[in-house]
This record gives sequence, C-alpha cells and structure tokens, in this order.
Amino acid sequence: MACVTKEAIGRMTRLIGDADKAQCKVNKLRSITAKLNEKDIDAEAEIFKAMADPYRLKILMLLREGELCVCEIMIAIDRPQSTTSYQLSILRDAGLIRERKDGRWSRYRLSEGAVIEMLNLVKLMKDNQNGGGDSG
Amino acid sequence: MACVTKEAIGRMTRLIGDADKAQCKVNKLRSITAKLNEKDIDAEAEIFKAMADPYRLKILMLLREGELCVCEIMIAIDRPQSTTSYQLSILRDAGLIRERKDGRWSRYRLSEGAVIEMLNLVKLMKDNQNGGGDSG
DNA sequence: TTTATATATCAAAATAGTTTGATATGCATG
DNA sequence: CATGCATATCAAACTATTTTGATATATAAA
Repeated sequence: MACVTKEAIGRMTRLIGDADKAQCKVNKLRSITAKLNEKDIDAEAEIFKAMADPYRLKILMLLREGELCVCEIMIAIDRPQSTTSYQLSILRDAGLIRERKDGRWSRYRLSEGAVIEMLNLVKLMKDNQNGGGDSG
Repeated sequence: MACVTKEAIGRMTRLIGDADKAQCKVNKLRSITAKLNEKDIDAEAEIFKAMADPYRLKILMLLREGELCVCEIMIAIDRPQSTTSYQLSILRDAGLIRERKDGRWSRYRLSEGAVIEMLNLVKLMKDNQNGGGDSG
C-alpha cells in the first residue's frame, strides 16, 4: 500500500500539474475507497456472482412464475439432478431464493421482490446496449 | 434433451398424481425455458459477471463520483496498473463503463444511470439480508 | 423393515477467471 | 526521431467455479 504512494503522487502531479494538489487528490481517492466497507462490498459481489450464470438466471426467471421443486427445475433447465441442486445451493446461499421442505420434495421460491427488480433492470441494460430490441 | 423426458414424466406423475397432467406440466416447463432466449440470458449473465467482483464494484462506486483516468483508479483500488487495466476492460466489455481517450490518458465513466440503480438495488438486498444495517 | 424416491453432498476432472511482471503501443515533448 | 509516460496486451502461474457420476440422507410407501 505505502510503497506505491510516491509513484502515485508523481503520476498525479503530472496529471494535475501541482504537487500539493496531487497529494490532496491521492488522499481523497484513498479516503473514498477506505470508506467503502470491505465486508459490504464482498456481500454485494456475492449476490452478483449468484446471478452471473445463465442456468441460475433461468432458474430465477422460472421462479417468477411461482414455487417449484427441484425435479421441476431440472426438467426446465435440462440438467442432471446434481447440477441442478448445486445451482440452487448457490442461489440459496446468496439469499436469492428460499427453500421449503415438503415431504421428500424441496420447493424453492424467490426470497424477495428485489430479485425481480434486478432481472428487470438487467434486461433494460441489455436492451439499451443492443439499441432497444425486444425479447421474452 | 429427449433422453430425460421419460424419467421426467415419471417424476412429474408422482408429484402430480396424473400421467396426462404430468405430461402437460413437463411440456409447459420446457416451453417456458424454450421461450427464454439463450443469447439474451447470456448477455444478461455477462453484465452480472462484470459486477461480480469486489474490485470492479469499487471501481463502479468510485465512478459514481465522476470520470477518472486509469492512474487515479489504480491508486484508489491499490492494485498494479495491469490488474487495473484488466478489470476496466471487463467492465467496458460488459458495457457498464465508457472510455474516452484524452492525450495519453484514458478516462472512464459510468455508461448509464442503470448502473447506479443496480448498485442501489444490491445494497438494498444485502441490507435486507442482514436485518437492515447501514453502511457507506 | 425393505424398497423406492427426492434431494443433498462428495470428489475428481474440466473449465473459467484473476493476477501481475514483462512487453508493446501510442501520444507528447525535447 | 529519441525519450518518457499512460495504458493496453501478453503469457504463465495461480485460484475459483462448474459439472456430474457416485454415494449418502431422508421421507414415504409397500
């Protein structure tokens, strides 16, 4: 951390043109990131990681329609049981879905409305990138 | 795909208790996922992947404050230049940030407001999970 | 209580993503 | 055009995630 500071100030001085202001800017940048709580950021990254897979996105989209058990989900995404279980465990551990035991079945559902908002938002972003195309 | 269908209908029949209805349900589940466009889902997963890393989240949070060049970002996140460049390329390729060349500097900024909405939404989700804690 | 079923977990192979020093590229200046 | 600097790209080591058959666990039915 400390070992790059000198070079950092040099770079910043060339960028800004004034050594004192550069020192100031370096301090400011460092203080902004210092304020960002590591644990919070890791927790947020964990949520994005859980959504960062096509099968898992499919599962979330399916669960918008209502609660489903593992055997239904494995049919829908067309993967083996162990794979389906694995993907569900990632979503569950990230807090995106909830499990309910029902006899020998495990039924899964979305844990909160924000998951749907997230899916809507990412669709919007994708559509904006492609120039406003439409899709299911 | 076809080779699991028979077993799928068996499972579904046990779940529902009626072979015809089971066949129907299997078809319905398959048709829901069939409607989900693979390319769209992959594109959306790509966006989530880009956000699924603590350093990249930090960068996005920094860029909420305005445009920054690579040398400023590497100071803020305290990583070597090559690492910083790599992370920026992931964000750029996913369409989350935009690059602007300015002499020998490359300046980066958020590409759209939806990125900020995404950051707000994930913070909400994380806070809900922890029982409403607060953070920077 | 034996058997079948649904799901979770394990373990090992396969695949994918990250880090970073070294090097290339491109701009600006002397 | 030689030099210095900012950034991008490369390549190899490293780390993490995913896949899936096999196996364990738990529930229900025979």
